[in-house]
Amino acid sequence: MAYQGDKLRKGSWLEEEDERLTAFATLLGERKWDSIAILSGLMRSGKSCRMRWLNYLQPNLKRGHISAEEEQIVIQLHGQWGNKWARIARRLPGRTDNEIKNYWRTHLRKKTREEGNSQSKVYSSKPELLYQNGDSTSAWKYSIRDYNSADDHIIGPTDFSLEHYELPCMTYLNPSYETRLYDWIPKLSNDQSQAEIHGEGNGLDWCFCDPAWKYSEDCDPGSLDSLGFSRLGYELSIHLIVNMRKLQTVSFSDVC
DNA sequence: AATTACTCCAACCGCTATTAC
DNA sequence: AGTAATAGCGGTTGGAGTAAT
Repeated sequence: MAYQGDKLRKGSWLEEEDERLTAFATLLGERKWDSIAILSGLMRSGKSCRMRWLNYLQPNLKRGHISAEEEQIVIQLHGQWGNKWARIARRLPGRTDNEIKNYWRTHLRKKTREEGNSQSKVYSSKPELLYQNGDSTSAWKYSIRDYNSADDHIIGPTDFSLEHYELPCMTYLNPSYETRLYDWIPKLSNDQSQAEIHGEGNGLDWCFCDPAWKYSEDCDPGSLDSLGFSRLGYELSIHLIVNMRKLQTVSFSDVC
């Protein structure tokens, strides 16, 4: 271990230390932090060097205030995944897990508690996304297939083309739905586009949804619900747009 | 003006997972 | 296959800055 006999420095980093660490990390690569610590002559542990680099020195860090959009994403993903800060941070390019964690503790934890269950419940899981505000009497067919992930186990069946899911009414189309949908739709397909979505892109910058309702000729428009309204015959299409081109369309259609 | 309370966040610590040998 | 080293993750702490008294 580096400088076993000497006392390792702790606490705040000096500008000179930052410069030296930056130079050596750039030169030697972002690995072997113990080696970097030794070779750089910094009286720091490799672990400390790594932490400083990842949280402060590495290029492309955004810094500055978390935007309202980023905040929404943090709330949403925390509702889904809990304290998985590194995982959440991967969805926010330029932000570190430490930053997200601190932001949550200082800004959002209290806020979400105050708001009670209303917000966090909405984001808490995928099925609830589908059911929220919902008219649970309507059944919708989800037209994209194959969703089976150990991490995201919430939507169970793997063959979506055969499953019917409860979808809510038109209030489903609220704007914040876009990023929540992004979170799981890309995993639904095994085609080439999936790899693209999962690649090192620019996060949410390159993916959004464009929901639209249309009347479906296939359904029997004469069917009435319990209130006497025709609720059949519509189809919801959501386009995933990546790098300014439409990549995939996901359709939810009413089951007739 | 001095003191206390509070907020924020960088940095540390302990643990687990992964990689190298 | 086993062990040590390294990387990664999440919880916690401590100090600086600010607001309240």
